Amino acid sequence: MNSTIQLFKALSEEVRLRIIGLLAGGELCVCDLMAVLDLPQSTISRHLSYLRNAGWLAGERRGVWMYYRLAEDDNPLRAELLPVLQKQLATLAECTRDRTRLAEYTQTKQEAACG
Amino acid sequence: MNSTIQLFKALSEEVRLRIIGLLAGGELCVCDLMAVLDLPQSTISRHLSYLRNAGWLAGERRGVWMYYRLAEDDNPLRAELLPVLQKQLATLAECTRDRTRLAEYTQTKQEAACG
DNA sequence: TGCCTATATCCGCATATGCGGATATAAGAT
DNA sequence: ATCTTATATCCGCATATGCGGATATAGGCA
Repeated sequence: MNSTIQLFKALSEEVRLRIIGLLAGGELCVCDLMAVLDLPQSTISRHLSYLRNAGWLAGERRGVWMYYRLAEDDNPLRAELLPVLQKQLATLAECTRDRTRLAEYTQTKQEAACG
Repeated sequence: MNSTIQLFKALSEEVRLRIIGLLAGGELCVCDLMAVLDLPQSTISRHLSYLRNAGWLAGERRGVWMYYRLAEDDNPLRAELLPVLQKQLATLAECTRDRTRLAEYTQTKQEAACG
């Protein structure tokens, strides 16, 4: 019961939904998320930690850079929720805006950033 | 965005999940829920109110009795979430126990109660 | 109208959760 | 070892959320 609650609780917050919406397009680095979401590093990290602990994300360190992606389908509930969720997020204005910003950011990304 | 959050937030609590699990089997009265869940009336009513406001339930008064059922499929996200949710709730021990209790309660229901 | 029953809502309390700046930790270079 | 950069975690604060008893509201009957 509790893991079910945690899965839904993770989805009960705007920043976390926007993070999932962005990662639905593929793996990203914390610095990417910071730039696109325009939020402080600590806020981003807190939410990433929450999503990872709830089972939604997997993280991987490459040097000083930390990448996150949607977790593998090892949880039946999450596997079924994800397509439903992605479909919904695709309709939300905030997520649409985020994707546009990500595309722009990727084009103009500074040499100093990851990648 | 906010209605999406509210839909998920409604599912982020045990009593509310258990209520949905019970109502998945068909309409019930508040007194039924009180008996099966073994919780005070105010607790039940609070959660029913929350679920109704989030769009999950519809209520109907018949005399002094208040019946609740799962809301009609007028929300695309909820319509897609519901089968996923029901499938998951069917696997949870707490919900299985609730259904057994409901069956027993229905058999032994007092004349004084609704119905 | 008064009384009774069912139930929604209020209220005080305790705990949970979100924020962001500060700091700890990890990685890499010199 | 020291310094720099990236990021996880801590911490104090403000707000949200859950609890259940008390009370307000709704419905029915005499």
